[in-house]
Amino acid sequence: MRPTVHDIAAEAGVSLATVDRVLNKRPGVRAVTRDKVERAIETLGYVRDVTAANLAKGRTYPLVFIVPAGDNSFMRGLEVEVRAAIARSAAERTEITILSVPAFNPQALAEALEEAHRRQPAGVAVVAIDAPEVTAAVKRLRDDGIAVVTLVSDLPGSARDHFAGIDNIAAGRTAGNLIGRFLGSREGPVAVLAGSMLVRDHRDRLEGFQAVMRDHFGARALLPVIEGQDDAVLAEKLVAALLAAHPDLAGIYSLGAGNRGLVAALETTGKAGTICVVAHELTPYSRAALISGTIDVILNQDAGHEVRSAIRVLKAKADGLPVIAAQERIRIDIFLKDNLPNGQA
Amino acid sequence: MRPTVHDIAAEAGVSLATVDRVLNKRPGVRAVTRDKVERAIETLGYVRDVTAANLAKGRTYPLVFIVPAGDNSFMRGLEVEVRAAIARSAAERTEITILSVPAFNPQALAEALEEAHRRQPAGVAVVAIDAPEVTAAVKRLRDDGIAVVTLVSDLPGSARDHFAGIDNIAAGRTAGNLIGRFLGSREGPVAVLAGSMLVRDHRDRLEGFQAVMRDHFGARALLPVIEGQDDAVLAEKLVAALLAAHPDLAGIYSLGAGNRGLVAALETTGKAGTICVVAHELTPYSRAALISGTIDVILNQDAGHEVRSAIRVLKAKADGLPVIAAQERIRIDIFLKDNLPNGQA
DNA sequence: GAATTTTTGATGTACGTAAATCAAAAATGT
DNA sequence: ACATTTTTGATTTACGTACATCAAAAATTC
Repeated sequence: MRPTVHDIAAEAGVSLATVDRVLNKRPGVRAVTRDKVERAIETLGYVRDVTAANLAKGRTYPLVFIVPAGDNSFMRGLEVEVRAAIARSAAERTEITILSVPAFNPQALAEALEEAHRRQPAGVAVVAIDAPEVTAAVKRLRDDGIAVVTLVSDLPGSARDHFAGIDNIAAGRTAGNLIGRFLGSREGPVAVLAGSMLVRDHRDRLEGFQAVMRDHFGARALLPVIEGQDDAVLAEKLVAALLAAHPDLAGIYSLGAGNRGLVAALETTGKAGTICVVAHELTPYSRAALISGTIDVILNQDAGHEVRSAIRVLKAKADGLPVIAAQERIRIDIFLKDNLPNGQA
Repeated sequence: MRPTVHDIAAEAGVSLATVDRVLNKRPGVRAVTRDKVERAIETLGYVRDVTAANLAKGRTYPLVFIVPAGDNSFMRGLEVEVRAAIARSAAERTEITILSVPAFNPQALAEALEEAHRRQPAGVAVVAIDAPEVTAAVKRLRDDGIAVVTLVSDLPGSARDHFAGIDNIAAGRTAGNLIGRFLGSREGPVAVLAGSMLVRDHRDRLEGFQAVMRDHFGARALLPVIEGQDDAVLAEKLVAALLAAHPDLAGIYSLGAGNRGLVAALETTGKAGTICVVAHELTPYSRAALISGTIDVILNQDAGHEVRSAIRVLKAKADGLPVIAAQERIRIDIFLKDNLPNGQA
């Protein structure tokens, strides 16, 4: 049977109240006595029963999640995961509010951060946009003792406590390596379809991709980046124009969320399957395109992992506890047709 | 504030005792009354506080993990993860025992299962070997009401409740797809280095690999499978012989755990970097080889995920609760040099 | 409608910890 | 040695649920 506070009190020869004072760092204990208790804790191997402690404390963690609106499948999936976390909030002692903001709009995001601030939560998770007004709003939150975690897209150089997302430079490098090797000696240039250079994750992916292409596949031409604003209609138009202008196009790296338009353009022009396509985020659309062969590889970040990690980190930061970085790392999933999980998503 | 049993009692107009009878399916409640209570639960959105319930029950879950001994890095990593779970056992109400057995020895494994049986745990997790005496031992456990989960390597056709591991056929297919595409039009045969055909995971990987090579890369010759018994010395000897016999070898799929020997053979013969190598399991050795370019791709299963999943499933089965299959799926990680996590492992 | 059975209520204890109060004891200063 | 401050003990209540007991009320049987 694992030891309880009572056992420690007995072992140390002190009262329950003193053990409590030591455990909860309350004042009024002499150093000698504190030592006795700590030795008892050590020898008995006592570990506080966190669940009982939480029950007794009745502590809860009010959190705010700020997520971009719009029909971006990945972001909708992210929101589903936040709602799943809300469903678990009883067990996790969280009280989660979701704020929805227009995509790629720094001002609206800064205002949402202010709104979050007014609610005085223990922590805020935000899909960031790399802009000064956002950085400033984050700083105000932190100055007020509110923990801030960036989600999916980071805000480096800001006061945020943590970033819950993938290493996007590594993701871009991986995409470059795969496209380069899949194409092998095949001729033809490679294009990049992005969402917006306003968000850090897209910029980072591009940087990693370009670095690998330059360093390891220098012979292959890289076309100028296309920005599709993560909008299906716009992306389709741009990709169609691209295919017309470059009949010898060998590969496309889609680093944003415009996959529906990309796939539509490839399929209507009859180019599907002839061009090596690496895209991001596993959604019902991209999954179908991977199976049909229109997309060759999907790089994915697990939104559920990100949300759960963000919550763990926010709780820890709110309590002033350290975060085990290695445990909170979000991995880059690589899906080929052959290792696609047959479940949902 | 979330509702408690008291709130339900008030809402339903019954006593606390009656609510308790309904919640815990105790007898002595009229159908009408039960309905009243259930409606109150529904309208108030009550969810039982599992932590408080566990505290009150004082329930614990004695579990046994059976893991192969030897210097197999992956298995040692797995054991580390089990020990990490033991460190968490206070919070998770588990009492975990580890049994170590000689690798690839069905008889020893069957005996270990008997030993586990004698301890009368709530559940057993076992790295299985596909042999009749093992299947029989698993059946005896299940007949005695003890939950059984296979870990890493499955035992299909047995009475085990669940398999906590990756889809090894998919892993083999993925390896085949990657090798096939990476080699492109390059000439030369491909070899397979396995550990032992006694374990199901190796057989499945081979099956998936061969299927893809046959169906999509039919022109490429596949050499007969080499069995290295997951032993570094033996594997090195066999691979060195292979390289001597086939100077035009283009690729190697290492589906077992003999990577140390494989890498040593490639590096001493000066072939490192010239042959496309896909291997399994991220270990300090395979990681170094991936970085140096001796290995091109590592397929990995996260031992930590597998252990945690096995524990969740065993607890659920012990309580007769259903398991959400989608949530317990273990993914196949694909690591290139570019998306290698820079942490441990 | 009385006797019996079934259902419900009231109450208390327990799980392991947190937190508070008040009294008692020990240490400290002068 | 005294007053004063600090430290410690003893005790209680609470968190939300589980579980047991006994009495009271209601439903059922004949």
